[in-house]
Amino acid sequence: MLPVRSYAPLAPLGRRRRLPDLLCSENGSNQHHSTARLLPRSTVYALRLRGSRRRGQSRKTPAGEIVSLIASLGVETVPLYRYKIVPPSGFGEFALDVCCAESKVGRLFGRTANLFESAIVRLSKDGCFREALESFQYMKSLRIKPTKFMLCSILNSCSKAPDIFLGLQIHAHIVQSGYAENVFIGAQLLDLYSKSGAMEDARKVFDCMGEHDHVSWTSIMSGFSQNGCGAEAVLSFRKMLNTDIRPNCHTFATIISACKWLEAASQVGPSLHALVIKFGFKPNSFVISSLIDFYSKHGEIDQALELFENSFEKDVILYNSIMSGYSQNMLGEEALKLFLEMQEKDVVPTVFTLATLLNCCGSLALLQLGKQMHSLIVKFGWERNVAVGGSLIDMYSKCASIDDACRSFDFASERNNIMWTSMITGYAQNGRGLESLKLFNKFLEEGGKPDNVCFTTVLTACNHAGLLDKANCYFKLMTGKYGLVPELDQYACMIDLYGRTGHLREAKEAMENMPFEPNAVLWSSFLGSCKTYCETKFGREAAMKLFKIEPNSAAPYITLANTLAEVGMWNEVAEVRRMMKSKGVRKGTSWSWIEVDNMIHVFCASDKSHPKSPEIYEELDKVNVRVREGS
DNA sequence: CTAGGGTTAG
Repeated sequence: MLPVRSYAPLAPLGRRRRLPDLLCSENGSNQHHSTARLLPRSTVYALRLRGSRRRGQSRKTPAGEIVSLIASLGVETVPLYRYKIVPPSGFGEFALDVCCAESKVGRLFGRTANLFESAIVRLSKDGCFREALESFQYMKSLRIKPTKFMLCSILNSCSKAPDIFLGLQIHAHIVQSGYAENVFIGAQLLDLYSKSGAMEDARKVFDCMGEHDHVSWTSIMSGFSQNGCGAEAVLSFRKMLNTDIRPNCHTFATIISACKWLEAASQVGPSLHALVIKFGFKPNSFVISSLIDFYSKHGEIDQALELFENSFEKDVILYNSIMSGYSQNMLGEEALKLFLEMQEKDVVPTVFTLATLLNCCGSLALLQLGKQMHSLIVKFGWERNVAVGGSLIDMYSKCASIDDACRSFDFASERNNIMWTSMITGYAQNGRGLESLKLFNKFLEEGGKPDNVCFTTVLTACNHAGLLDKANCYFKLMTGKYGLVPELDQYACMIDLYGRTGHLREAKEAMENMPFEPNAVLWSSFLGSCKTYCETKFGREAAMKLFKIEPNSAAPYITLANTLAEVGMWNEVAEVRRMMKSKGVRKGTSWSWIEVDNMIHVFCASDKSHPKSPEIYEELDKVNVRVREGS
């Protein structure tokens, strides 16, 4: 069975160039037209074959059509005579057809493999990974031995399709045919394993490679980075610096983006930035963009902006990263302004641009603008893209337009983890906890593999609906069947839920037994639950922790005082008040307002530059005016 | 005689 049945539309063939005699010079006698000699006889034969069987009525080989076809292939067909056709983009299927035709004629020489190679390389370069893999399988069924270039390209398709099983088979084949030490193939294998999360195997491949070049170093670092192993990535980078191999732009882009996983990121990032400058090469937009990304993730949006402003050529990658930086730092409006600037400067947006903009629309709850972006996406023909689909769902559910989110979800032809998670989150955020859980179960039924973020959402949904038993089940499912290591977020969710449902002892135990140090948010939520259930003993402990973690916050004092007041322990309440006063903790660290003589005075207590705030405090102490927490 | 790695969404 031929893997490709129908032709991609072969038009436009452009203006038909008349080259009739080219095809006739099979003996190579026509010296005037060099192209003619470059066409292999078998290929011409294949083309003829193709022409003749195309339509029943036109038996007489539409030579003109074939000629224009060849002509439309352009200059790149020149090396055809060496069987080195890398046809122009979009001609993968056509090239494959030539191969199939040739193999049908019975010319199963070694060079047929070369023809297949070019077809497969083209298909994989054009992003037709599945087609490339099918062609490879077909070629194998003809018992044609793959070339090493083809293996390289097919491994690339394996990691992008993705088809890990075929990848494993090919790896076996590679070991058999002794290509295992080839650096190109090694880099692809590394990529395959690290993209499928098998870092141990990737590491083995790396260790087994005969020699390493800068690409294999970069690949292993990128693998570590993609799998969240920032420390290993940095370690590899240091090892690399000890060799003769010098890092280049790719290396820096990778290692800078690996920084986000590190505890000590805020120190490593700037020193890598310094190293980029020290190495003295002109950083390209990928390097700058990963730096922008780094700085904006650490809240240093000014640094990021400076990098952006100082860049000579602002391409779409730089725009994307600074816009995403703005969006992460709650500066959505700035991002939207930049989009206008982009359009003025004729910078063509990509799917990432639109995904980022949708994110801004979502966090600013700008439904109308979001819808405009949606129409733009339709116009560009990107509505089926998974990244855009995920952002659409997110935008609509943040704008409380859950039906639209649903529509986007249903419309998607392919759904990845993020789309499912977005939709599940969407339901949960819009108060539809049960539907959220229903969808999650459907996700599991369809064989989805939820990750930590997904489970956090599910547990949050359980939390809002007060479903402790369900949450327990899901938590077990997460650690058991799906083998995930719970993060602080998931523990926090469970502990919060235990607290809310009055299981304070379990909450306390969970906090003590989890492998993380409970943070202020966790203690505050626990303290809140203690207040609800009038649990003074635990409440006091929680408050004591909070006094240490957040010495300037008045909230724990007040909650503790309220808890004690609830059960009538007035002496203890007074003690808390005294403690608060002696430590100089003041109520209202955020915006507050007071009423004096029917006038409302608004001030920010923590804002020392505000001239009025100390005076207002003095005033407050004198007249004992009621203070209300502002927002 | 060709080939490989880098920015992004929950």
